[in-house]
Amino acid sequence: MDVARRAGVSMKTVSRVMNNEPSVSDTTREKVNHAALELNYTPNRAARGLASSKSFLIAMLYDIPSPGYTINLQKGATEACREHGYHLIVEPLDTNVEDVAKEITGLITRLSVDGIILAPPICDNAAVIQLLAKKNTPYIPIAPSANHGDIPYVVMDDARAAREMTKHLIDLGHTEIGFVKGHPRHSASSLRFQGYREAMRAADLTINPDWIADGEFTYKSGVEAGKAILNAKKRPSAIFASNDDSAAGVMAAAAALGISVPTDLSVAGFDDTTIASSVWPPLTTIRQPVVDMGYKAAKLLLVKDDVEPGKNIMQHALIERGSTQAV
Amino acid sequence: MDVARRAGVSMKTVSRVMNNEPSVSDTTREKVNHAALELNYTPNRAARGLASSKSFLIAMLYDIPSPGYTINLQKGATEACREHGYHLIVEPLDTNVEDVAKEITGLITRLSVDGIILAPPICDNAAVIQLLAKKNTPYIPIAPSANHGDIPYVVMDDARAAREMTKHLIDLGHTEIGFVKGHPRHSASSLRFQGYREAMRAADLTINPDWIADGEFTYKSGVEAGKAILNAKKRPSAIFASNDDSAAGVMAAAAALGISVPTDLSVAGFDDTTIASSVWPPLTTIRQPVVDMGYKAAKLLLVKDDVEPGKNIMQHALIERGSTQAV
DNA sequence: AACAAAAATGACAGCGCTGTCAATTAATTA
DNA sequence: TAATTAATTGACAGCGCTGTCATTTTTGTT
Repeated sequence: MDVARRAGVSMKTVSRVMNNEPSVSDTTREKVNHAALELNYTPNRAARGLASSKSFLIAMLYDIPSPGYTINLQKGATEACREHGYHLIVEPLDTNVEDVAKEITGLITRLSVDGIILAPPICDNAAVIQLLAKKNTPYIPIAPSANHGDIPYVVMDDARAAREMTKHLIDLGHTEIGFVKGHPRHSASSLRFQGYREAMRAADLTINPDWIADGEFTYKSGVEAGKAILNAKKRPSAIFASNDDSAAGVMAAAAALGISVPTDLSVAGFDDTTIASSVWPPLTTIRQPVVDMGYKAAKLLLVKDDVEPGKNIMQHALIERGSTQAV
Repeated sequence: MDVARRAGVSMKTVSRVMNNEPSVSDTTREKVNHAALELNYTPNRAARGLASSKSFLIAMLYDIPSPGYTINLQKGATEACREHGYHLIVEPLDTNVEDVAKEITGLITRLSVDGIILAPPICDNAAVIQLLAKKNTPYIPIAPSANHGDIPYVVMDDARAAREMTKHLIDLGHTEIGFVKGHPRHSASSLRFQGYREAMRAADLTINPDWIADGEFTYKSGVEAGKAILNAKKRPSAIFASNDDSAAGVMAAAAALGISVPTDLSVAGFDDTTIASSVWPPLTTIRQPVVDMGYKAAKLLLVKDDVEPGKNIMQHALIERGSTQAV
């Protein structure tokens, strides 16, 4: 053990310094750190793991639906891992397979990590929840709809974000604002619609039923909803869609009707997915705090002090781009 | 060691069976596997790693530009890892930071894995290549432009894919085909344009210069290119754009000009990114074999037999959707 | 049947660190 | 000043497996 010899202390003291244990004098701590730097010493993860029964790994389990979301979760989670000498393992799962429980059982059973982050929508999968309940590994679900008992979880406030976007349009001078709903079976849909209605009510603005259209979080449903709203007897000056794909569809419908965005119509989306900055003009939207959510989820696994059960709400951002303007 | 006792063999024989070593009789192998199954035995990764100086981990280093691409690389890589009892660690890097070499040096130096997959465009970053040249860890770059010496790499054939898409449009009866170029500083751009020209030449079709427009792989540049081409004296019956974003922009330009897709104009893209199936009608496009590339890269690291230097070409697919039709 | 070669199995040291407890040193209290 | 308590350091067994080499068993050849 070169570092111990170089610093003139025992191997155990080197271990204490490397693990930031308190019971080391400042003098000794400096000697060890200096020796470690000189020798480019990095503790051996396998040895640490074998001796301490820790893997120094956190796993992220995710399904495929939204690559941008998942990548940003990874970004936040790896950031937290780096602060603690941990690494993030990824495990893509396919819940569209017929025998999903069988596929997942082996994988989760063999998974030997110190914690698990469950991305949506995997976090609502009954088979996964059941397997994890039997496994002695702490996990953190992200934006779950399902009930996870006392387990802490990470989420954003959809209703509040929708309120803020609607208020933003109102502050731009819009009083006639349409809304494209989300997929009827996703919990975020009703929250976002609720936020829109609350903001309209708070501003004493009436909602024209001709300007509320059903949607399914898809571009195609956005095109249809946009056409329905823009072909009503009277047109709104702004449309707020429940996500970016359907907002892009509304923009396409407007273009097809010779309506200029944002000159004749302001369009706002939700999520800040890739399409929000791909289309032209780029979408004003709500950015989900995905990186923060990934970071927080990992932190909840890595820092065991002061962890309270229940929701950890991450702060979204309103991203103003070229698809909205004042009237 | 319960498994050894249960099977009536030594611990070393259990190890041989678990590692699929050849020098075990079939009878003994069965006894051990049976005992392992009964006891739900999983070898301890830390112990294996400490004793064998392997980590049973592969790292994927990636930058952020294309989430869908990265997620699909991960899917393929984790598939290969699972076949070999390995796990995939992810390490997002930010090469837009000023002192990128400094940020990366510590991370790569401390990275203790059995192999590294380098996603584009990180695989062309000089600082990263330099650091890895000094590190005794095998790595596989994916779709590199930079020269990596004798190191095997994984790639697709852009020119051939573009030839096939152009031929597909020709087989649909299109003889007047426009083309939107890619970003002038990306190596794929010239290859895709080359493929288009080769297919046109092979079919003895002339290329109208009014139907070749510059692009930058963006939706916005696609809108502009689409307008330029569709406002020419004579219109083509199909436009092939160098990627899906610019193809979506061409579609928006067509809609604004009252041109119906695919009835009046067929539009084809390249990449099969998320936007290809988000827009309406969904894009006919070339699907990059990204999952296969991730799988192959990991396999090249995990299976040491028969690895030849040089390129491993993965087979793309032509994905026919609603944006093209016969004339 | 005897011998040689190949295949299969087992013994054991040790990989690099941590948990546990003992020993030593320093600080506090009476 | 002596006794007690707290802080610091070190000794050491052992975590669960693999590499190396010795031993045993099986197979092939003469």
